[in-house]
Amino acid sequence: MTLAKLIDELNPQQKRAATTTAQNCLVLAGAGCGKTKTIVARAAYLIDKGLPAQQIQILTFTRRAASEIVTRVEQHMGVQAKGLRASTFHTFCIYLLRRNPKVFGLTQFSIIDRDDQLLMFRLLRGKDKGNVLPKAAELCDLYSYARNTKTKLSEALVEQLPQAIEYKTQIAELMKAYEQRKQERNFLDYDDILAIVAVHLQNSPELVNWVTGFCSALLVDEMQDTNPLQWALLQPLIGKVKLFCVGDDAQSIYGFRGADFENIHHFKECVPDAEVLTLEMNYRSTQGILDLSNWLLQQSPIEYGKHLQAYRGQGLKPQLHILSNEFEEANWIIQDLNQRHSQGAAWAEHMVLLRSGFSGRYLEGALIAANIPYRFIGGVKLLESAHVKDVLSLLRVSVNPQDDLAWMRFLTLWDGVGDVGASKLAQELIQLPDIEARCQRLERHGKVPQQAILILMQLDVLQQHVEACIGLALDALNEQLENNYKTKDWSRRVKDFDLVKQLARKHSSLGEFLEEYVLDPISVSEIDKTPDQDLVTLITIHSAKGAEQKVCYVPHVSPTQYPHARAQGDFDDVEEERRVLYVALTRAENELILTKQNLNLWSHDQYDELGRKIESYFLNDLPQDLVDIRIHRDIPRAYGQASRSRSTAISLGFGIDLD
DNA sequence: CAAACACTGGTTTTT
DNA sequence: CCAGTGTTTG
Repeated sequence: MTLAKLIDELNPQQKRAATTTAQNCLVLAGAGCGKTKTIVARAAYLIDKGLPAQQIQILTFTRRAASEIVTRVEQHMGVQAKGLRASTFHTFCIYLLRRNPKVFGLTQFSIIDRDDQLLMFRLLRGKDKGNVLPKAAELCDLYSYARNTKTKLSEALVEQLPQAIEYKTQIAELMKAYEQRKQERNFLDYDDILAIVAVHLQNSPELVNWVTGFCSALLVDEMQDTNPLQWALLQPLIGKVKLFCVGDDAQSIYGFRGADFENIHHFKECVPDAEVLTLEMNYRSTQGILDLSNWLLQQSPIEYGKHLQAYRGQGLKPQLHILSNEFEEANWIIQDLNQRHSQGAAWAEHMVLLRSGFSGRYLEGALIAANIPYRFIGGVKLLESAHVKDVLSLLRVSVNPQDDLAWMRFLTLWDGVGDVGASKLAQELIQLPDIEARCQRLERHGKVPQQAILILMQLDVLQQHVEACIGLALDALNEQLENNYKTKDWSRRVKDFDLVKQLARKHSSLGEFLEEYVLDPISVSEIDKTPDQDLVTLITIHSAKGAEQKVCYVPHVSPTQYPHARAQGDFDDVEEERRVLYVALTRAENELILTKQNLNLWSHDQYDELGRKIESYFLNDLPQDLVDIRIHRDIPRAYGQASRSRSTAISLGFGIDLD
C-alpha cells in the first residue's frame, strides 16, 4: 500500500490533521474516531515528505500500542519505515540513559519495580503492630503521586492520604531514607527514569540539541493521560521538534498516576503556535453502542461536549444480563461464547473488559474448564510471580552486585536463612570488591550450597548468553524451590520456567533482558501466544485503550464496581470511574454485552457489605430504551454436575425477550 | 534468639 | 491467591 492510498482512506478532518504543516498540533478525538490511524498516517506523511524514519519518535502508553503503530506504518511505507521508533515514555528515557549515561550523571544502574519499592518501604517503616504510619503500599503510591504531579509532600498528602497528614514529619523522613538508599545502591525507580531525563533536559541546552539531533518529530498518543512529570519531559523540546499529540479528555483514566485531562484543555497555553483539531465521526461502533456511551457521559456533571456519531448505522442494542452471582456471570459468558463459536464466529472476535486483574478469576477458571483458548492482558505477570522472581534474583545480583534486595531474596531461599540473617549478610556482600570475595564470604556462611555458589561464579562470565544463564540459575535453585513450594502448586509453577527460557532467547544480554520486562511485564497467559492465534481476549480496561473488538463483554457492571466502592464520595474519583466505564463501552464494534450480579436492578437505597450507603451507581436511571435487559435465575442443579448456567429469561416490564 | 510453620484477611487501575 | 502475622520449634 502506498501513502496516497493511506491518505485517501482518511476523512477530511483526519487528513487535515495528518498533513498539517503546523509545528505543533493537538488532535482531540473521541473514542473510535481514528486516532491511531491518524498517527500512523502522520508518521507516513512525514516520512514521505523526506523526514527519515529514524528521526521520528512515537510515544505511547503500552508496548502493544507502540508495536501496532510501527507495524502499520511499515505496511504502508515498507523499507522507508525502517528505524521508526515507538515506545513508552519510560522506554524512551531508558534509551536515552543507556545511549549516553555519563551526561545524565550515571554509570551503572538497576531499575527497580514496584515490588522492590514496597520492600524498601516496608523495611524502612518497620513492623505493623502499633505502627501508626501509612502502609508500605500507601507510602509508595504517595511518593510516586507527589513526583508525578510535581507537588510537595504536604499537598500530595492532602490529595491522597488526608488521614495521615499529622504524621507528615515521619513520612518525610521515611522518604528521605528511601531516596538515600536508592542512591547508594544505584537503583532507579519508575519515576526516577523520567525525572532524571526531564531535569537534565531542562538544564542542558547541549543535551536538548543531542536529543533533537535524532528526534525531530515527536508523536504522542493518549495525551490526556500524560502527567506533569511527562509534560516536564516534553517542555524543553517544545519549539525544537515537531510535536503532534492526540487525545480524548473523556478517556482520561490515569488520574491516580497524576494525569490531569485539563492538560489538554490548556494545550494552547503551554505550547505556542499550536493548532488544535478535532475528529468527530466514529467509525468503530454502531449507534446503539454509542447511544449508551453518550448517555453515560451526559450524566456527568463535567461537560465533555461529546456526542459520538456512528458512521456505520444503528446496529444492535447493547444487552444487560442480570445473574445471581459471579459464578453464574462467568458461566453465562462461557455459554454465550460457545454458542457464538458454534455458529461460526472466531474466538478472536470476542473481548472481555475487566475492572481489575483480580476480577477475572472466575471467568478465567470457567474458560479453562470449558477449554476455550484465551489470553489475559493485564493478568498475572510472569516475571512478577514469586517463583520466577526467586530465579531472577540470582541473575540480578550477577548484573548488579550492589542490589541488596536481590541478595536478600536469593539468600532467604535457603534453609536456615531468614530475613534477619539475609539482611546482615547482604549488607556485607555489597561491600565486597569482586565476585571471588563474595563467593568466599558465602562459603564461610555455610548455608548456601556449594553448587549454587559455583553457578554464581559462572554467571559472572556468561552474561551474554541469557538462556544459558537461566538454565544455570534453575540448576542452582530447582531442588530448593521444589522444597519451598511443595505445598504451593509447584507442578504449575515449574511450567513457567520454560516460558522464561523462551523469553530469554530473544535477548542478547542479561541486563537488557531484566530491564525489558521490568518496564513492560508480560502476562503469563499471553507469553507463548502468537498474534494470529484464535483466542478470546481478557483485558483490563486500563490496558484496553485503543483496543477494539466485534463483540465485547463488560462483566461486573454492578453497584460498588462502577464506580468502585473506594471511589464513592470523591467527585474526581467517581468521575474517573465513569470514564473507565466509558472506555470499556466504546471498545465494542458490533455488540456490547454487559453483565451484573445483583438481582436488585438498581442501587437506590442500597448498602454494601460493610453497611455503607451506595451513593452512586452509574446504571441507576438507565433509560429503558437504551439496552435490552434480561434477568437469569438459577435452576437448582443436580449434585456433582459440572456447573452450568441454565437460565430462564423473564420479561421485565420493559425491554424485549430475545428468545 | 531466629527461623519455620500455619493461618488469615483483603486485593483498582500502570510504567 | 499471597503477603503479613502470630505461634511453635530448633
